[in-house]
Amino acid sequence: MDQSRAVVALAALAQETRLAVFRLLVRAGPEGMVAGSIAEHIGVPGSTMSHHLATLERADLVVSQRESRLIRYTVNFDGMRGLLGFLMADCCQGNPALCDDLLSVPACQPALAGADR
Amino acid sequence: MDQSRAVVALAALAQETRLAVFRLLVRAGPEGMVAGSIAEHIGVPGSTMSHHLATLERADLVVSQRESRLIRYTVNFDGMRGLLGFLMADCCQGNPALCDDLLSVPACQPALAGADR
DNA sequence: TCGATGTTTCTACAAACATCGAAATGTCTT
DNA sequence: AAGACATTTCGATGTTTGTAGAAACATCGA
Repeated sequence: MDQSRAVVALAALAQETRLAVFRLLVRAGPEGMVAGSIAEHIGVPGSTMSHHLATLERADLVVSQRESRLIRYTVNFDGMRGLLGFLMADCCQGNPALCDDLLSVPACQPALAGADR
Repeated sequence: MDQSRAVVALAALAQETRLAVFRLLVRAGPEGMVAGSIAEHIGVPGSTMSHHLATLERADLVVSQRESRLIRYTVNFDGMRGLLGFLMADCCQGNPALCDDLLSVPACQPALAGADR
């Protein structure tokens, strides 16, 4: 992961529709979802969704696999880990004691009850 | 953290100069850096840097504090944690067993030896 | 091979954004 | 109060991006 790849990945996520798609696929897990189903779920035309999915794939945040007529998209957790690691590299001058628990992200936990926070 | 706040934060990071600034501040840790020093370090005019720092601050990714003539910027780790948590909420249908170690981000670790990866 | 279904490419345009010089604002020293 | 220093706001310009309809492409079932 280098700086410009990270910018591509962040830009891919920095858009309402694509962020919604990404989070939908995060929730879907390894099974992923097919393109048409994603478009329907989010509520945008197929051409628009195709464009967004291509952007996410170019950013290495999702991967696609053809299943006869359908194309199934799943989150690329490796790509995601690369991005997060890049963002936090050498945190606090490489001294974890200064900030390690600040990043105890509740990965894979249900969202907190109530609001989306 | 809601969807549109997350988009604002991701958009703030999805830009070469701002991403470089953010990572610089991540490395700087709690001490942060003053605006002029950041601009000099990155190599952009003060007016441009001011614009970018304001964007990062609006996104809750950094905080600023005036010190007489200088303005010191530091990473807002709380804001960052909120963003990462939002991205990964309900990962794999809330079943950590499916993906938990996929997100074992080496937070606060030195970047891997060699290239920026 | 034909028609149906699912997805992508093409195209065009409006809206949002990055950049940086100049001027304005805030703060310190004397 | 004046001048120096640090930073922000303003203004103008060129570039990038999101959107979605129409057409093209790929795959399947009959």
